[in-house]
Amino acid sequence: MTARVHILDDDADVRDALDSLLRAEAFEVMLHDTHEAFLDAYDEARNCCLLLDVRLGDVDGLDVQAALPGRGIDVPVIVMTGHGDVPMAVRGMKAGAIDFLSKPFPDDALLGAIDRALARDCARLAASAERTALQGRYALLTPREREVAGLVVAGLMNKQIAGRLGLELVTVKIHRGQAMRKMEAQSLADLVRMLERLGVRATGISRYGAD
Amino acid sequence: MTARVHILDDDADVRDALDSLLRAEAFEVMLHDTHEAFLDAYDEARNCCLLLDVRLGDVDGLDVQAALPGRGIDVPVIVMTGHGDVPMAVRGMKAGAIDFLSKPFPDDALLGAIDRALARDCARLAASAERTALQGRYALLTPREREVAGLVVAGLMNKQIAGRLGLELVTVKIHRGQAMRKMEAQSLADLVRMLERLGVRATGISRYGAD
DNA sequence: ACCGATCCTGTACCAAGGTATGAGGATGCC
DNA sequence: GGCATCCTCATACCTTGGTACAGGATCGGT
Repeated sequence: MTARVHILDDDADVRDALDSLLRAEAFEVMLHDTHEAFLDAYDEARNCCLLLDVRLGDVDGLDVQAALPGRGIDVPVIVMTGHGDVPMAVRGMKAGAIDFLSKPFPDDALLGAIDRALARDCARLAASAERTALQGRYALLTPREREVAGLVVAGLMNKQIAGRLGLELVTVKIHRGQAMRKMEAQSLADLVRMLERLGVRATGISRYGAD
Repeated sequence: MTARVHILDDDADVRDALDSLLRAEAFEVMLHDTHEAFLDAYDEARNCCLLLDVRLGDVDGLDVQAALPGRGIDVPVIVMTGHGDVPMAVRGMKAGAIDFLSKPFPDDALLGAIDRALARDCARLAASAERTALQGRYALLTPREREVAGLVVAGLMNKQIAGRLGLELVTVKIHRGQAMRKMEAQSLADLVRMLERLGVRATGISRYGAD
């Protein structure tokens, strides 16, 4: 699957020019003239980036950029502008833009920025895929199993877990074993890393160690 | 201990003006007119940030900024400039600057940037302190203990470790116990997180799991 | 030559983890 | 009602982990 480049610009001539350039580079290009069009077309499952013009009719492209995180969209943005100034560039870069290009810019500058943008998005995809797989397995755990797993990862011994939850030792062992199987953890160390990555924290456990 | 603000500017008038402003805000201020002076004064143990002018006599302030990581210095930089343009701002921000201010700028803009810079440096200090403590304890381990600990964290059972290292089971247990004591790990989960944070990876172990 | 650190091993014992079998109660869904 | 899931427990057995005690070997520094 080829990487995709979204172009959001209100000038049709600019869109067409970029379209030609990027198609020649074997990118899949999607052209948009409004931010709504981009939002509709955006697919978080695809390796992509956004080429964003600051001026979109009455809308400020940097406002569009700033609104992306609020919508849960983490696409790498490359900002373009015809009449940019320093504060504008700083704002765009602070908001996490990969680059801020003033028109006219050489093709190489754009292509280099796109490469970096797609590389970052590729990292996002990899992290997201792994996290999704973990969450899928974690979802299979029953509430009790999650509870026990959390305490295990917090460093408590089965006996302590049993005491804290008011259970018999065997019961804890069973839940623990189930959790290991469902999470497909080959070892306790595995489980620790998995729950770490999922951000699971047992309730009422201080920093590090047991009690 | 009050936070420290380094000012690196070749214009004495600018330095004095900033000095007055920041002292009034209860910052500890250090003035420098060359990058060597700053490098000498920089103390990574202190909560600080750098206010950097782009023009330093014959030296480019952005070159100075770019050279900091190579020297292992991770100080938050706020770039100032009298005659900045967009490419300059983009370069500074890409290099990780907290902000890029064009003179003249309002005091509030600077103070806000300094707040953000010091907050980031504070996070660096906290992370560094924890990491240093861990490294100190890890340094107490003998080579063999490190080896065993790495395999333990990789998820291998003592028996497997013994086989792989050509040792008896007891020996592995002893090294393991020593490692736990020296690292002050209250549980295996602890040890996993500690070595994770230290970036310790056992040699020849694939992704996750044992073998 | 002596000391200390490191590394390795044997034996023995106890604590903890893990599994299997069997079973009872509670809940919720079709 | 029948069924599945979840939670719980009892008993029994085996594996693994952890430690204490005792000893031997090597190596580098004093």
